[in-house]
Amino acid sequence: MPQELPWEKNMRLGAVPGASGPAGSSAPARGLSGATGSVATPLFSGAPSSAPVASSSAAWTSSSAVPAYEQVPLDVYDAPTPARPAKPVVDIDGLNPAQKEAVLTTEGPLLVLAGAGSGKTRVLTFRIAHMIADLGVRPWQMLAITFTNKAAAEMRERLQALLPDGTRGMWVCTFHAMCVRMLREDADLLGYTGQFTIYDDDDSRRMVRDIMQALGIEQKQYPLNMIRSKISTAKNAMVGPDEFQSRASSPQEQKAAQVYQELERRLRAANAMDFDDLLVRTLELLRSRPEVLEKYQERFRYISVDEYQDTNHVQYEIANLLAAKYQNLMVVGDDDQSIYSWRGADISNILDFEEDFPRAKVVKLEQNYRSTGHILSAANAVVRHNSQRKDKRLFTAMGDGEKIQAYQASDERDEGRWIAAEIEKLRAAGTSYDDIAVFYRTNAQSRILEDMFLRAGVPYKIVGGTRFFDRAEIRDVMAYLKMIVNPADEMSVKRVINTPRRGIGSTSIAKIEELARENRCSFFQACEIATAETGRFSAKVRASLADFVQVVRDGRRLDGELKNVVDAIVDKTGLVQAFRAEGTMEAESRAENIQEFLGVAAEFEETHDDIEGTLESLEELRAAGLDVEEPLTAVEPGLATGPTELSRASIEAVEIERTYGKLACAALPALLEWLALRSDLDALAGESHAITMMTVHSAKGLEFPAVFVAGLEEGIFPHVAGFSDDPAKLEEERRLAYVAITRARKRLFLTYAATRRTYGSTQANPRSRFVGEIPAEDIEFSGVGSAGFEGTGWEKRGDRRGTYGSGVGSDMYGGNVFGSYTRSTGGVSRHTGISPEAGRKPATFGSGAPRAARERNGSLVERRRPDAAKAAEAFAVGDKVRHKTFGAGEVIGVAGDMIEVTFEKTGQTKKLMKGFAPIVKVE
DNA sequence: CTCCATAGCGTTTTT
DNA sequence: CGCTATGGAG
Repeated sequence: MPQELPWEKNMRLGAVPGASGPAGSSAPARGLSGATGSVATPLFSGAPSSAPVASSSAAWTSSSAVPAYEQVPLDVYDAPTPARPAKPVVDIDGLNPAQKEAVLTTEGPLLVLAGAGSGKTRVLTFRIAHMIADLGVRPWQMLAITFTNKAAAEMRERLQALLPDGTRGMWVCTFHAMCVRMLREDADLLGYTGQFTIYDDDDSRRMVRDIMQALGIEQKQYPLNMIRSKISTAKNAMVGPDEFQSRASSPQEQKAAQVYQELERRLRAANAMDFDDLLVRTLELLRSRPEVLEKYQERFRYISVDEYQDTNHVQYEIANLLAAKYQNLMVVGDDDQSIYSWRGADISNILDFEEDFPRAKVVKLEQNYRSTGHILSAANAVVRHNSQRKDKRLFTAMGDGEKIQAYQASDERDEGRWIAAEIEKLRAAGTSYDDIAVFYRTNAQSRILEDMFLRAGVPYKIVGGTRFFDRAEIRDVMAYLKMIVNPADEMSVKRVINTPRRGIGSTSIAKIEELARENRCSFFQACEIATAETGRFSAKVRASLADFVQVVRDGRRLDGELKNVVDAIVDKTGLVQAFRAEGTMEAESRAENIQEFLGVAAEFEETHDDIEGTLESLEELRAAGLDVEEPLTAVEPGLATGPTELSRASIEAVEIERTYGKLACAALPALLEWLALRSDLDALAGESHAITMMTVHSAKGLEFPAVFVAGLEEGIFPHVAGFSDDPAKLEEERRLAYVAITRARKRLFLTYAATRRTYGSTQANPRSRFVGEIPAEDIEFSGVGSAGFEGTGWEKRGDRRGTYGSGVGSDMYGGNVFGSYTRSTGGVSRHTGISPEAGRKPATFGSGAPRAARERNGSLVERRRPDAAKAAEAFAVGDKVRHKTFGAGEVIGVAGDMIEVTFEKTGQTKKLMKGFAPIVKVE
């Protein structure tokens, strides 16, 4: 059963002799910065930073041989230098032996296998802080890669707290942010310009759709997503369009290859990269340009990668390349938390690590500091059902704590109500809303929960899901901005050429495309040419196009405060005017959203020095007055080596600047980049006095004192798409469950519903197998199925719910017994399969099934209706209201018991029920 | 070219 | 069920 476990095997490898990197490698050997209160004088200038030093770890414990100048505190800012304590700045006494070992292993390859809640972020930050504060490594030699922007921000924050003397020059970012930064600098070597546009998923989808249309490929026969995923797979395997074409075996692959070819061509022509490209091109850059690779290898002597189990092959290659020279690569991961294989993440990266770095030291962190006993035991038990994993057991020194509460709801609304009630109980017992989270498998589930919380008056915030920046009007504004920054960006131009309506329809667009082909120019330039083409275009169209083109000409010239620039551009586009003219509520709210976007721009300008802004080049650091020493190996600045190919994109870029002038507002591209790489996860604010709702995926890396996991039903979690075909996917679902469980510190609640409405029809899903995998001593059951097990249960439930069976056998069924009625037959279809797989087909009821007259938890609703009296008052359009969660808002529509309200803070529109929503009229 | 209706679709997770 | 893409009428 236990297979070869590299995890174990590597423990022996720690002491393999060998210094770090090639001979003559020069890890900077600055000793303890023990000097106190000395005045910093920049003595580094020009001096080689370090004499070559054998980099066995012993070298780091001795500071005696360190030249005096090395001990000067490094004060990158002009503020008075605080006195440094003589002992290590970073206090590692509070760490356990394994953590200490990881922190103190600063040289050479290091693999940290960090179980959930084992303090890995602490180890990561302490290790970096230790190196900088105690060992004299310069911040700009440090590269720390994380999986999300949020994790990067958090890490940066923690480091700043640990290192008051400054962390400037350190790159703490996601893979994607790092790649963008590198590509911006040297894009010309790849045939792009530094101003390249980033196509998000939607842009790229639309482009593929356009291409398929142009090539006459039927979406019915070749689904868009299938084509896209084939292309993505090829890209990530570094297989170019031509190679892919020659390898294509199936007709699907043939078509995909055609699309791939054209996609590549268009992306290049548009000077645009999609998310895959960001990684793939960076790897291409590093591979094809030794001087670029060397530049970064020399700079980033110490690299760490968090969430290593979630890196895909290209990311893995990039990390390995960057670390190849000095071999100071630390990777942190946990195979049990690998939940992104669908995105190309490859657990085998962890396995391969030792092959690439045979000297790798391996440290295991197995003590969990997060969860209490029952929770940890449950997590261990569940994940042990996976066969493809390295065996390990997390332990905790905390007590058993509370048992896990499992609740079977009658339906998804009951589930939401129950969770809301439990939240209020926790709250009454002193738990803050901020300490409570509700997780679900799919975003679609959030809706009902939201609805129920709204009624119960539980304040919540949702992380992820549909985002402000995904709104059509916001994307329109962004497309205008993108177009101004990069007029070659075909998708953006096409998106807004007729938004607002300018009378330029598909016929005109086809004609412009034709013009572009004839003149071998970009679509945008063809628009310009068209304004003079009296023969082909009507006067009206020509005038419209002239206006349109003028947006770019004027837009590029604008400078000043970013908000004002964006405002002026928006004004030129006529978007807001068009909405206002429409006069409908919806249009009004869209106009307001645009207004809010201006606020985002303003905020960005004030605070944008968070992530991307901190990725400075050595030149920039030097220019800022930092004493960045010259690299030992001469790397010509500006990449003198190698010919610079003049690609079509660069030619076009030169052309654009000549025609439309230089882009005046430098903050504009910065804003766009920030928007392209940000996710709503990043917006997860601190205290807001609200519970947090998110998908399990989003929850990775977070922890909460109290956690609810909703929808633990077969088909939902594990999701249907996850286990029908192959067991590996089921295992990933199980890891996902493991992640969910291990987010909880003290309280864990699992819920599942006997029936659930999905897409109009009701289905009865058996309880998730994952619940059954939790040892009985760790969990307590309640709810519909808990009273009479073994048969009587569902009869009662059937009764209570009217005619229809719940689809749940007994609570002890463990997935083995499953009975249900279906409406169409009216009969019973009873499955008594022995294997968990048998009889797992959910029964689908007709959507017309009569609803139970009385809802089970009706009393709850009654109790939680303090606002009922006020709510009875009539609402009218235009009323100002205040909502317990959403704050101030305005009624924009009334229909029966429902009112529609837009909220100022979020800009979102919600449909609320008069009698239930915790909402009052303000005036 | 724009608007409207209807059919048809997809609904896992995210940088 | 809710959204969007598509097709036909004005």
